[in-house]
Amino acid sequence: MAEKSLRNRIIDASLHLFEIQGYHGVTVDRIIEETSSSKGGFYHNFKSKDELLYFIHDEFITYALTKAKEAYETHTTSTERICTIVQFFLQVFDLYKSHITVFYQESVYLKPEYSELIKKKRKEFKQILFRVLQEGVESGEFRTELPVNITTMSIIGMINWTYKWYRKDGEMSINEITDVFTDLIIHSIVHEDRRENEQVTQFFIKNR
Amino acid sequence: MAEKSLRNRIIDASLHLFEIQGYHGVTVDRIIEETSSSKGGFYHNFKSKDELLYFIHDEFITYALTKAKEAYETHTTSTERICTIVQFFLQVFDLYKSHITVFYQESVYLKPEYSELIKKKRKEFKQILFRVLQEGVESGEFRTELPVNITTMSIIGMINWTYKWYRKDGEMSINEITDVFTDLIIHSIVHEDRRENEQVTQFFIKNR
DNA sequence: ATAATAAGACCGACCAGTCTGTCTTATCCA
DNA sequence: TGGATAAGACAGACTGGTCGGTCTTATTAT
Repeated sequence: MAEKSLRNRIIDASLHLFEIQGYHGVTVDRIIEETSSSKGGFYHNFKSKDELLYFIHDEFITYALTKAKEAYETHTTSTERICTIVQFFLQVFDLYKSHITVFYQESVYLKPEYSELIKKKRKEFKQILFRVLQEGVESGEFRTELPVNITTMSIIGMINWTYKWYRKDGEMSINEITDVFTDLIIHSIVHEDRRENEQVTQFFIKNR
Repeated sequence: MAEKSLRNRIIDASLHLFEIQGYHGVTVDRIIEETSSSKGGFYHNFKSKDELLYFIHDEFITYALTKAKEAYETHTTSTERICTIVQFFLQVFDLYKSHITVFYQESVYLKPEYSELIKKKRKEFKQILFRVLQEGVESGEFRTELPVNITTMSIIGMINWTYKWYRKDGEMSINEITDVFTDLIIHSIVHEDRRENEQVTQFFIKNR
């Protein structure tokens, strides 16, 4: 097996350290120590510590955005789409928890140039979710009395907050969490008479 | 009107600055400049910058905890209790948004001694919410198929996340948000046949 | 008088980023 | 084939600035 490049080792170590101690709680020297490398090695691979932070942000949001688009395109009903996005996003916690934590905790420290780039992609992501809900309301799948913007944010909130408490080795598996969250969301937004539990459940089991 | 003490002016300014730029993005000199005071004044009122951060954390969590206990004690059904807590917590955003932002963004930078103290109160708070849901399930008000721990976190998540997007001068008022969130939560956890919409709505209007 | 604050010089630690140099690998030419 | 050269990847000492915190002196209000 090919050894990991220093660049990747730096990213992995930073992710881990930033997650626990925060961007400003971790010095470049600490990262170097962790990767058994040197200042030279670090600055050979990254223009600055800020650029490293940006890279981590971008890697995650780019991935999330791609997956959300994919989920939108490969499904037809709003219920399926929302379920797929929720499902995907929670599954990602097992792979990208550090990225996500850094993303939501440290983005204030992004330099303005970087910040702009990230903001754009974030907005795009939110738009997709918003659109799914909007279309669901219009098609009659979802309860019409719900203001779409607030509902969107409530869903984003409950999912995103997971990074604050989820532990890979905790008592709740990501699959359990996914099932419960999906159930809660379905109950809160889908019309009662449109809620075909069997079907939704089936949909999930076969997609896991 | 009595002038604000320097201590309070420092807290207000820090809150505002920390919220926008993060704890490490704000220097003590910047706080002094903002409050038209001095190093002497600052260190007369606070042992250190860390202590100031702790104070902000404590002020908020103490308030939240008190209110949650109060909500628990002054109501009898789980539905009323959960609604009151949700309602209260969202209303607090108008008053304590900066506290909340600092609380959720900067707690990693608390010194260990301080961190322990805060953690205790946070845990207590979570326990109250957990207990309300647990009792609601036991009494048959809430859907029994829901695992209480995950549901608790989903509610905490959708509420807490609000600090990321809510703007006092935005298009959605905190009252609208409260109504929608309550509606979503009621639909997601309360048994369909137990859901007396009229009653819940009434309960809200009279309490606002 | 005493406490609260202002003013601001100064210290020392810390830390991002630089600079010079070394070692390895790839390329090219005779 | 082998010697010369260039390029990339890293090592590590060093620098320059920043920032939290101290200290001293002066001022104001109760």
